[in-house]
Amino acid sequence: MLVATVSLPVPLRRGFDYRVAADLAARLRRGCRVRVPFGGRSLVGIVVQAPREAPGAVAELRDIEALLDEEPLIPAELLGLCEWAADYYLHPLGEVLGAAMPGGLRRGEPARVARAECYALTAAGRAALDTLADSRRAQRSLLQALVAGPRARAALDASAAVLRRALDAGWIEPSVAAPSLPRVVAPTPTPEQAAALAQLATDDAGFAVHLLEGVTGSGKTELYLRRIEAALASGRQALLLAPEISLTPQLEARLRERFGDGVHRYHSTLTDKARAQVWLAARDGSARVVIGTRSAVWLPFARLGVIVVDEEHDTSYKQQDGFRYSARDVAILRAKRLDIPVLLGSATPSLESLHNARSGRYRHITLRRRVHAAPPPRVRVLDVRGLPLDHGLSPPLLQAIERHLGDGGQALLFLNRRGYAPVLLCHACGWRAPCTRCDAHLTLHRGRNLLICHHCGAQQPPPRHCPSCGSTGLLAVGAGTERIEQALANRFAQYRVARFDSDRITSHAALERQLADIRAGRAQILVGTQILAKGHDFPGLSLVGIVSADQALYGSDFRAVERMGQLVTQVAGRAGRAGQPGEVWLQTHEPEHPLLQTLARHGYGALCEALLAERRDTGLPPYSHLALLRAESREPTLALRFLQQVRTRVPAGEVTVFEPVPSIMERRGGFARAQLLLQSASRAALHRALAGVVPQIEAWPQARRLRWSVDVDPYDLM
DNA sequence: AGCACGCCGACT
DNA sequence: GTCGGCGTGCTC
Repeated sequence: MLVATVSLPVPLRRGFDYRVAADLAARLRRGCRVRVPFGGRSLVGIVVQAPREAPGAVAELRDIEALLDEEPLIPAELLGLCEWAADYYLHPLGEVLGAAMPGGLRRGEPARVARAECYALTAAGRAALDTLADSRRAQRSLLQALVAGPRARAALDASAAVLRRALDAGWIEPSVAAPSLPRVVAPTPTPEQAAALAQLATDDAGFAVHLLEGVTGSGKTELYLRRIEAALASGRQALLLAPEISLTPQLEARLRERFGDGVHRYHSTLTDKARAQVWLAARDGSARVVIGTRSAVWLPFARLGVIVVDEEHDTSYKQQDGFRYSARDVAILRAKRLDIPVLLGSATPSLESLHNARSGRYRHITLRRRVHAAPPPRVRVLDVRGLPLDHGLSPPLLQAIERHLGDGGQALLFLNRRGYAPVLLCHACGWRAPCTRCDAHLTLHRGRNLLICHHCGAQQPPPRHCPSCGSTGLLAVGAGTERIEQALANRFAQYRVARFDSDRITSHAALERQLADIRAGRAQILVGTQILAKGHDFPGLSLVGIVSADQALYGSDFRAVERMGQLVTQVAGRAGRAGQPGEVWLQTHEPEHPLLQTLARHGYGALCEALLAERRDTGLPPYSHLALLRAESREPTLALRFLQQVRTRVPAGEVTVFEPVPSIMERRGGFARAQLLLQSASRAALHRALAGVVPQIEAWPQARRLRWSVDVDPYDLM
């Protein structure tokens, strides 16, 4: 009898064997999708072991219902990568494969490549461009995009409805060929770029990791493009990973002007159908360049020739729930398996990457010069102890803002906290509005007039009286972006304030509108969160204020200072215009803190030196490897007790197994959470320990009474 | 994760 | 007398 092994989208770390009819056996290859009966339902799985003669008694097996692909949908290379990742992250292969496929294909829809649609401008369309009202922005930009010639549907940034309307109006028509020729000639590299290119080219053949460290504006993107160009020239494809492409349209625009319509984007806000088309285009080789977020690292490229990871330090590369992989790390491993180069780019590389560069595992290339030669900003630590704070802003900072605005500059205030105030406090009795499901306070949002929990999303209208003592003296304590925005709007009434946070920026269009206001000088003050640290250029910006640098300094997370250094440096990199150095002010209650001083006086590189020394002394990554076993349950103490039992089963050896502890915020979303930390200088030993204990836990009946998960190389220990 | 099977409370 | 609560057990 013939038997094939199938991987299924269930949280079980093993494959399932099915009986195969003789006539099906030859067509059933590794990587094909099949429909199989499983328990009481029917599931789509991937064949991981082709049919073979079963050795012993196999009476209990069920039959495969249907073969869904004549050609394996998952190419051998991708399947191998998924198997590696399932093993490395101790995650069920079926769920890893699920992460590697867009929804439709995962559910068993046929892998049909839609006819590559192209559109061309008609004479009527050309005429319409002159007469069309400005308000019809979507139509205008569609027609504008076609002026130079026909374009592929995928390259047009137009919704189905917009396209339909233009077709109906007779402005555009389906066309046969789309040009995929570069529209822009590559600029001549600066001497520094040329030197970097020479360095990159020396080991053009085969696997190598290059860490490209360069401040904002130093021309990293041009090096990415050259590297991609080289891959395309040898008939290969290129993958560019970026943290959030909806927030950084410039990068995609640069790719497109250089590589034309062979550029595709892949990210989670595309529809399943659109994702499937890009996925299949990567697979058949017609997508020459893909720019994508985290999940794009799993695309089934036919001939991948290079991977670029932009902003390699960015935390969004690490998936924070379910299958907790790092797209940067998977990219490096994939490149190694394919024997192709990887380029990691950042103005503020992670300590891991710097460490690897230093130890010789990565080649380190540094770009020091800004192409448009604005000198680096000057950073000052502002001691706010004892100063009267106006909604979190000190008089010296307010004066600096006034000065810069008066000189025609723009000011940016950075604060990593949304909302109006993080705490609503009763001045009479000390009651503070709590979240009922988390160990946290509710954040007051004035705009929506709601108290919102930033950890579980719970919301409620703010009370008028204190629920505890009835007093009406409720105070908003602390400052978020809404409050800073309002304080600045009141104080500088003659200027306009633009707020950038996820409450205000809910769409690409909203972001573009506000960015346009800033660039055109219609708004002069920017207030916002992380969003402002991500690659936007503000040519008129002369002052950056970090509202508080303190949180990271007494944070309990070992990466907090590294992250602050990256954030401050990234935000600071936005300052400086027309040859004038920008100014960066850091408000703090701990002005003497050595790490803060190091950052302010000597910059990010020096901060990393200090942090690396600290990590070495404490044996933290990158000088050791970590894994976290997390557990959560509704019953308050169950998770912790469970992990205590797990601990006794971790095989001893070169691995330190800490006492399980309640998570920093123990109660979240109604669950009590706990974690067990494993640490080892040896990656192999850590993996052996996990591989020893995880299957045991899975087979454990009591493990079914709570939620548990493994996090290899955890990003934070929360 | 589903989805079954399996024993105890308020309803047509 | 039944519908259904979700505990626990299994899925080739």
